[in-house]
This record gives sequence, C-alpha cells and structure tokens, in this order.
Amino acid sequence: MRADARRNYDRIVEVAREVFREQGYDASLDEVAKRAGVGPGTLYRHFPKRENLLDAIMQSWVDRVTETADKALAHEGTDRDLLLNWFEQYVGLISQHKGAPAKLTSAMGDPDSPIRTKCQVLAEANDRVLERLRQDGVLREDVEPIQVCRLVGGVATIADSSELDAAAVRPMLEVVADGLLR
Amino acid sequence: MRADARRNYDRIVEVAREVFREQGYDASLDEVAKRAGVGPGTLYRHFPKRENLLDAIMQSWVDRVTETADKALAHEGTDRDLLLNWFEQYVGLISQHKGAPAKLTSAMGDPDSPIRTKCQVLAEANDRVLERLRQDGVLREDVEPIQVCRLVGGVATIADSSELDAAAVRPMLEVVADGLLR
DNA sequence: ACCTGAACACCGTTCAAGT
DNA sequence: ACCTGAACACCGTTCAAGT
Repeated sequence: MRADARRNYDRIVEVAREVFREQGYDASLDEVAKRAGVGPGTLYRHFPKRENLLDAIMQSWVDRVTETADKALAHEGTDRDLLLNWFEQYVGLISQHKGAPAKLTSAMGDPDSPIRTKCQVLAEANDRVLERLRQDGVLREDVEPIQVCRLVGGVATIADSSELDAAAVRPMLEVVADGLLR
Repeated sequence: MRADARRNYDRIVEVAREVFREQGYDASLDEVAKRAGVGPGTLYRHFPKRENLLDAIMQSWVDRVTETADKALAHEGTDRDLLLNWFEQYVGLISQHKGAPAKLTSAMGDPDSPIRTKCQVLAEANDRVLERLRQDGVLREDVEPIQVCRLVGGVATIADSSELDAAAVRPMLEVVADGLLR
C-alpha cells in the first residue's frame, strides 16, 4: 500500500468513527470524505460498501471484546450475577453508536456479511461465558448461544432506538437472564 | 373533504400498504405516489411525514389487536401457554412489513410520535393480558408492562431484520416468558 | 497505483401555476 | 380547496482525467 493511500485510509477510518458516533451509522459518507479531506471516489475505492467501513472501524474493538469476556469470567459472585454482568457488558460493546446494535445483531447469522469476523469474535466471547454456566449446570439446555446473542442484541437494539439508559435496560436483562437460568 | 381528495387519500393508503409489504417501511414514497396515480405533492399534502402514512395504514389494524387480545385471554391452558401464545400473536401483529417491529417498538415510549394512538392500543392489549396473569399471582412484580412490550418487540425486531421464521423465534419468546413468570 | 471531482441517478420535499 | 409536476437539495456511486 502506497504511503498516501495508507494515510488516506487511516484518516477515513478515524473520521468515520467520529462521525458515526456523532450521527449514527446512517451518517452521510460524503461528510466523512469531506472531513477526511479526500474525494468521494477515494472513500469508495477503500470501502466499496458502508459495511466495509464499519468493519475497519471495529478493528481495535475485537480486543476489547475478548478482554471484557475475560473479566466477566473472572467475576466473583453468583452465576446470575456473572451472566447479568456479561449481558450489560455485551450491550455496551455493541452500542458504539446509533444503529450499531441492530446492524451487529442482524449480521450475526449472515455468513456473507462484511463484518462477519467481528460477529464471530463476539459470538465466541458469548460462547465462553455460556459454556462456563453450562458446566455449572445452571443453564437451560434448549437454547442455542446465538439465540442468546439475539435476545440481548434485541434489548440493546430497542434501548438504542428508544434512547433508554442503563437503569431501564437492566430489568429487561434480568428477565432474559432469569429465563435462561434454571 | 372533497370527493377527489377523499379518493386520492384512500388510493394512497391502499397502495402504501401494498408497497410497504413488498419493500418494507423504507420504500420510496415516489413509487407510492406513482402507483396511486397522484403527484408527489398530493401525497405530501395528505401525509407530511412518512409516519402519518404509516398511521393511516394501521387504521383497521387496531381492531385486530383488540380481537387478538380477547382471543388470547379466552385461551384454555396454563398461564405459561397463555403468555406464550400472546407473545406469538404480538410478534405477528407488529410484523406487518419489514421495519415495522422496530418502528412500532421505538415509538412505544414516545408521546410525540404520529403513531402514538396505535401504540397505546397495543400497550393496552398487552396490559390486559399481563393484568390477568398478575391476578393469578404468577407474574413477577418488578417489571413494567412497557418493558414487556420492549422485550417482545426486541425479539420481533431481530426476527424481522434477520428474517427468522416462527420456529426460531419461539425459543426466544419462551426465555422471555419464563423470565417473567415466577 | 492512486486521487480528484464532475456527473449521474435516485429520492425526499417544496411551491408556483393550474383547475 | 386541491392537484400537478417542475425544481431544488442531498446523497450514494461511478468514472474519465490527472498525478
């Protein structure tokens, strides 16, 4: 990759992260290009689809996911607390900007999505937490891990679009957690 | 209302219902106007915002909601079955077209939404079902009815965007139902 | 090899002119 | 009072010309 291309790529990603956080996932790509000081064609050369840009933005995000799951697993307390804490972390992780929870959760089952590797990381982190509970024998057995991602992702999606705060999200996560434990 | 205005209004609503069902809530309003045989200005005169059009489309829908809740309450069987059945009906009711579950669920808490009366009808139907379970003493008491709408609406939203069928939705509704019962 | 920016397409929205 | 459709704005997307 040529030096100027590299520089443009990095600036676009940095600016996009900022614009998405300000205006949500549906923000104008024209504005991203302008703020990054490049022509629209340059943006499209590097990121043919909006999702490719999202994928690039989330490059550093994957580490955060793994670390967060590690911490959640190290949590001292009841199984219910562990699960609830993980759910709250999960919601935080996928709520980077407006529209992100919906985007990430709907991509969870799509093998052709440009952000599939990111979804896999998230799914694996979730698997690790659930596996721990399963070994403790406290998890109901007729629900697949991906359905748990969808349930919590659904809560995050609604919280995002209705602009609910953590205090309003908490009871919903409790219902999901209690429904999963036996 | 003048006769030609009335006729145009009705045609637009009818066509919009069809187009939304085919292409989802984000469909082009230009196409709606074209198919209805009116100019774009006519559509905007009757429906200044897209949500006003959605509201008009759902005029007959309110009766269906009330009837569905009536039937659910007449259901013979366990409380869990009653609740689960209502949840499945609820998902069906708000999944009229792509994008509808998200739209309806995010409008549930917004008193300024053009479709607020429709949301109220849905919320009241849900209240009636929950009240019945509360009287039976099987419902946990620390969750507000609107949170139940959001939980089930969240499941419907994800099912909608991920194009899940009823078989995939069912286990998620079971988790929510079991989390709500004690 | 990469960038630029004009150009095109599409769509939402407005409004002057018409009936 | 209502309708029409041209006009404008905005944005995504492409591509010929340039470095």
